[in-house]
Amino acid sequence: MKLTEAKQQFISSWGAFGTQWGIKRTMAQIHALLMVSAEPLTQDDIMEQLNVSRGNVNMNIRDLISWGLVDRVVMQGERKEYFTAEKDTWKVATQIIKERKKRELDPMLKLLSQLEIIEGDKKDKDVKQFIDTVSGIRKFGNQADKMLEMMVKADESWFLGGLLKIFK
Amino acid sequence: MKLTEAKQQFISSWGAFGTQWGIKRTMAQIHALLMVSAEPLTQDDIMEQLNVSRGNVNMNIRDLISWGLVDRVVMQGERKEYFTAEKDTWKVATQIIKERKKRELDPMLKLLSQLEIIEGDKKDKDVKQFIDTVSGIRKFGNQADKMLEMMVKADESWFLGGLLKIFK
DNA sequence: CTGAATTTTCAAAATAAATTGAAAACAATA
DNA sequence: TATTGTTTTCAATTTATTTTGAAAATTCAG
Repeated sequence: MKLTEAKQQFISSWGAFGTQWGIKRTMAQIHALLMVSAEPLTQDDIMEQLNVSRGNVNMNIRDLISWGLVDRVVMQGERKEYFTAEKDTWKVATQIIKERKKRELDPMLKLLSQLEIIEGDKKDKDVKQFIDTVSGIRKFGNQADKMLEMMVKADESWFLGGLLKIFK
Repeated sequence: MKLTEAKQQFISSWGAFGTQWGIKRTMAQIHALLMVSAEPLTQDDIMEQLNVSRGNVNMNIRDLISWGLVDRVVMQGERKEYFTAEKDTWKVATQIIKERKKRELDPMLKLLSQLEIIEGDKKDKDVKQFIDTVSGIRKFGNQADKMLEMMVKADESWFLGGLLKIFK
């Protein structure tokens, strides 16, 4: 397979993969493009390579920056802004975990702990089922939260090498 | 807070949470409703409680069954079908992991390993960056795959109790 | 300050995704 | 087998999301 074709397929698949996880297709594609690009790109480069509008690129780039996955790069003597993506997969993954945890998991756990405090007879089977379900999810979520917290603080070699020992 | 209100809020939040992860709002809401319901429900019960159409309920119930999260229940002497959800959070979580792994992660890893085999000078910086990125993601993905594989085989007490020791 | 290059914004348009509802298929009963 | 209750299907519709593109704002050089 030729590089151009492989790039194309990678970008397109990464976009499709992203949508399955609630990430906008174009955002995922821009991210993919920057990850496989050796040099930083301008908005125009991205527009051209992905065939999307200027506004679209601009907004999604800003999102990617807010996710901590893309950085602005100043090229000496150049007027235009350049953009580059973090290439280290471990850093990318932990960054995504960190952000989704902050934006989604933490608020959800906060809500669940509030929902557990409900009026009514704890002997009533509907009340009991509600509390059991919600507290079960909350406990699991809290444990997952702790695990992810430690994961983002750990380093890659732990993940690649040490993890297997856990399961013996 | 009253049970009815809490249920309402749980279902609505679970639906919103789901959409952020690429799950249809109604599917997530049906799942939420069944998880907090002590008794199995019929399609009509669900239609009424969530204010959605028969077709919608039917399709999403089938999806939930295919995800292994909901079961048909035969109520003796009843003509209608009843549905119930797995209530054990650990089982729910591992089931979702198992399915998403099978449907999304595994095919992605398969694709990535194919994309690594590209023609061209490995000294070329674009070729090198492409291979490095793709193989970095693939290696990480494979490790995550292994970890999840073991997780779904482990049991809940391991997760709740034993996991912390890992990080010492 | 002026003007050209560049970035940002956002209402409108296009696209994609989810939902409806009625007809068809199916299942159980008599 | 005919009737009735129930489930399933899917084309049409509605709703939600994403994208566009042109105008406004910003930035920089002279």
